Amino acid sequence: MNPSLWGKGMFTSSNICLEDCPAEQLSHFQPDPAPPDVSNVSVTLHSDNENMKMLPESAYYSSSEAGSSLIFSSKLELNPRYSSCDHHVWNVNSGHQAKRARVENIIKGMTGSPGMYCLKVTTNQHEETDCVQEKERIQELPSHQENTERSGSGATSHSQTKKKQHENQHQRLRTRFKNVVTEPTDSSKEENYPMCSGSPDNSPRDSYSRFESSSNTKYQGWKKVKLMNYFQSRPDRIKLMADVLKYELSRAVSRSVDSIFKSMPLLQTSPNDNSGTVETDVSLKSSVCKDNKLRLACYENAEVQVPDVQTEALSLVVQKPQLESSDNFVLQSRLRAHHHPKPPLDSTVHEDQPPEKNHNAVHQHALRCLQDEPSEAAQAKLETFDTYWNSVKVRSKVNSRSMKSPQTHPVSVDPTLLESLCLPHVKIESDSLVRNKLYMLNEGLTTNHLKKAKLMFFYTRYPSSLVLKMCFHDVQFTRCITSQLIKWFSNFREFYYIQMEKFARHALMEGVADVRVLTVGRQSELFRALNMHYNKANDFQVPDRFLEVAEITLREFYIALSMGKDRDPSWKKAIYKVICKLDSDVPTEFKTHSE
DNA sequence: ATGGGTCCTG
DNA sequence: CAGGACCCAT
Repeated sequence: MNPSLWGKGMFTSSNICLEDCPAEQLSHFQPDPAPPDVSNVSVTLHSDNENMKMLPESAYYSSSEAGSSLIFSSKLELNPRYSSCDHHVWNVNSGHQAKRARVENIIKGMTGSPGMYCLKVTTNQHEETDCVQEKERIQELPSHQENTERSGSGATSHSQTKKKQHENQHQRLRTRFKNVVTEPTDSSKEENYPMCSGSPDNSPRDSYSRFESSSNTKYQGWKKVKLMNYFQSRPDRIKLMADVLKYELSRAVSRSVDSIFKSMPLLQTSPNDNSGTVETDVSLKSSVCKDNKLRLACYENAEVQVPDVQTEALSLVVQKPQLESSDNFVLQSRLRAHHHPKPPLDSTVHEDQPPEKNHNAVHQHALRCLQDEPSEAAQAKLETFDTYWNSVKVRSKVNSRSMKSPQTHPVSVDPTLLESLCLPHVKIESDSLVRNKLYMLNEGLTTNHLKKAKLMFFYTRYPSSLVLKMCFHDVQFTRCITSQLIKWFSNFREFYYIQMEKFARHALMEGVADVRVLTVGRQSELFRALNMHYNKANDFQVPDRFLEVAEITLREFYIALSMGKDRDPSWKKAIYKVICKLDSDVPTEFKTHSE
């Protein structure tokens, strides 16, 4: 991890570019070596030091306009460890995903078909115990039901009764489940069991469909009429049972899968694999690993587990990497793009650590990176860092779009939770509801994709479809997705050009006579407006090239307006034509994470 | 016809 | 930011 390298690359790029620019010239406004007095220009007058150097307009229109970004990109590539980092994360999460997928698959298979309860539970019992228990249940349940019904008026007693009843059921089912686990299946006895007996086909679906049909036409084809009747008249009881079973089964399966993972020494790779650099990565990613049992998967070889563990359920989480890559991207962009590294902004990244601990760690990291700076500057940056960190702790803003998933789960999603779910380090123990939400997010573009798109805008205003596909490789590109992304950038441009026009008009009104006065620095109002829009959290170091392009755009607008071109309804098109040529290459880590 | 773009509106 | 109307190039 070497954010300082990144940061230095960022901050030197613009000068290099501009100094190397050939002396082409802007058609109408020749540069003047001595900038005029601009003290009364309030629009875009730079007050920052970074852009004090007056630049020849020719630079903006030169063929080396991508120079800055090229340098920028090359700096990025100097640090290939990031990609392997991503790989680590993905491997880790792949392992977890695989595990979870398996559990998920199993649970889903059961929850999806209520008939399964019948088979899984009742067919796997020994006849004796089951018959006894079955009788007990038949005798027991109605009384509970009566209690429930009678106490319906009192909310407290009602809930208590229900709770007790639930506990009883729970206990019973727990016992039964133990039997399921400990005793081998004896299908020869299943015909004696009420729920499934008489069924010529033991497949869950068929059993269930029969069960269903019997709900409509009572006693049809079923031998244990009374029992069925009992269940038919009490669908909520069945539901309760189903829920309890669901819960128990999922817990048991999760536990057993976990124990398998825990007890497999082969999954742990030799610590020798951790050379210095890798170790840095691992330690840095330690927050990824929820605990020791997961930490073992943090090592490189963890990837080999993925295909071996379980593949059949992977389709459920096949889009998981997209979330991770997006989120990793956000995180890394922050880490890399900062001259003075800011903390991993997503508090959820380190949800498994105490905030203070993270704070300290990041703080120290910041200190290390700042150590070669003048202490005053370092102090100032640390202060801003602290301020920033405090703001980060309470930040949880999620666009509504990501919640508009057209999926079947009409659950309301807490934005904070949602954001945490977007991150790779989702608690393994999260319940199925949470997991469902997670899967929902994979259906389309998420808020993180939007964030990423906005950051991309700093490099490219007119991304091609190919670039979009490369940068959003984690999204399944449908026509809809593509057009949505295109629409996003269209909207970005719209805002961008509106701002440009606004500030250009303002400058004109202010009586700015010379286009060279119009500059876009990091402290300028215009940049602040743009930055607020595309980089609201201000956690991304906007490339200098963007400032240059913004300046060119502003000047183009100013020139056009000053020439009265806006009388032509399509006067902006000429500007668009100029600006679209100023796109830079998107840095590599915006694209695929694969090495 | 399709894709990609702007403009306008909510 | 999305939807729709409209334009334009392929």
